[in-house]
Amino acid sequence: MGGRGIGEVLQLLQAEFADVTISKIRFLESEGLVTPARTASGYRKFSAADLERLRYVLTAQRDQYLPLKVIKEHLGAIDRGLRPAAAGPPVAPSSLPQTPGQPVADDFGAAGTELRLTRDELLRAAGVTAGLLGELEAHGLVVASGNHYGGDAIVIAQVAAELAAYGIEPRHLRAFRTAADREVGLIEQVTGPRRTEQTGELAALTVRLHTALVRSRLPRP
Amino acid sequence: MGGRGIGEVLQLLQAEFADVTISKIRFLESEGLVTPARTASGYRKFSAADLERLRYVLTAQRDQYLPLKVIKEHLGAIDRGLRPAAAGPPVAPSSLPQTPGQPVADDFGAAGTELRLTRDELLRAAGVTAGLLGELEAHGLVVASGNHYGGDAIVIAQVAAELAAYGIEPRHLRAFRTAADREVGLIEQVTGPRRTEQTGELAALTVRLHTALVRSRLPRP
DNA sequence: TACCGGCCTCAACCGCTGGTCGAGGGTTGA
DNA sequence: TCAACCCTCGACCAGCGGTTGAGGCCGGTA
Repeated sequence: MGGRGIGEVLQLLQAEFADVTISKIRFLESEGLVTPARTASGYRKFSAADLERLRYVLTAQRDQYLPLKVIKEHLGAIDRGLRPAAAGPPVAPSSLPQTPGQPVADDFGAAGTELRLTRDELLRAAGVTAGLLGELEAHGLVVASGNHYGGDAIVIAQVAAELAAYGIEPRHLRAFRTAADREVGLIEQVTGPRRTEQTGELAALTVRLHTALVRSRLPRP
Repeated sequence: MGGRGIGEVLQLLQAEFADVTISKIRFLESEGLVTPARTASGYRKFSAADLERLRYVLTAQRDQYLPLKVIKEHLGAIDRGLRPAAAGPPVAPSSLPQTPGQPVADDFGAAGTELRLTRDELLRAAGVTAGLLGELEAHGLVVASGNHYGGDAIVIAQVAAELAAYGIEPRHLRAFRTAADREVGLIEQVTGPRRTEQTGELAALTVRLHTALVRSRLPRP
């Protein structure tokens, strides 16, 4: 019951993961992905839970190509009880474009400094007419904060322009606005009105859900 | 309709992907991920399809952390009319619950053979309990057609499980279902009830709109 | 005509990730 | 006491995903 030595752990894992080595296990510890106990003399002792954790890490690396940083966040989330501990290995996400994949904070997070565009800059960047933008604002799809617009406004305007080519006009898009509002409302019920670590994670999840639902309801090919 | 220059493409993409640069786009070409046409004098000309491809690449990178090598394989699979398989290069060991194949596709367009899962397969693939699935069905989020489920059901179930960890339960998700239904309804008003070329294009657009709207309404970081 | 911004190629360079390797030394148990 | 095992620490490394800059060609315009 004292746990296993690192050599023994290596044996166990090598059956499943060909490229694991002792130095790699030590490296993973140094990166904070496992924290085995130590004997009085400093030897690592791995519990069954530590082994599970290692398996999780190696699986996520091999099958999903996740960077260690991200795997570490996932493990952290599990530790904080955000996910049933019984849950198996991480699962491959859908590979849709436009779909945020893993529940990781900075999917929807502040990757860089947020754009701040004037109205003219927005019009030029999105390549739309002032008329279209006016309509979008009238229906609450694009909102200026102060006298500037964020980067998402570009995407919204571009997409609206493309949809207009199909005969779908801004007024048909009001439902999207309310759906988005409700979605954000739900997220804020959990995280509170300030932005937290979880905000981005949750947004990624709900958007993924939305996408999958739309797909599933589309006429079958 | 001659396609866009690289500078214009940059503008379009930067709205969505903050860290794209000209040199990155050229790099992606050098790696064989896009192959824009060229003018007589050697200038790159990007078609709409090239743009879609770039979006796919950038999304996969940002949201799923996939290495370019893998993204390239996926694109290749799409080109050959297949759906990209999500699992990695070498061998899948027996320890993992085997996902029958991923519910993935390039965009909403490509017709391939749709997954057909039995209830048990779905439960194993998504790693959720029968109880959760039952709830999801009760609220209309997952629907069996006949006695099988589509690949999207896996994603829906997985996401629902993650949301449950935040205290968000299936009954809180009904609004997502109606929003998705409305969205599909709108699409079908344009394309008719049968699936056409446009169906996928429109779905990609509306989902993009939805995502941008949610992003824009989230509390600022 | 000259100019200037946009685009081209190619090669060199770079920072980060994810480790490996080896020296030098303690621990364990037969 | 010896072999096998384990420890730390610092140096090193390869590959990925680009960036940078030199040198030069387009193409609109004044």
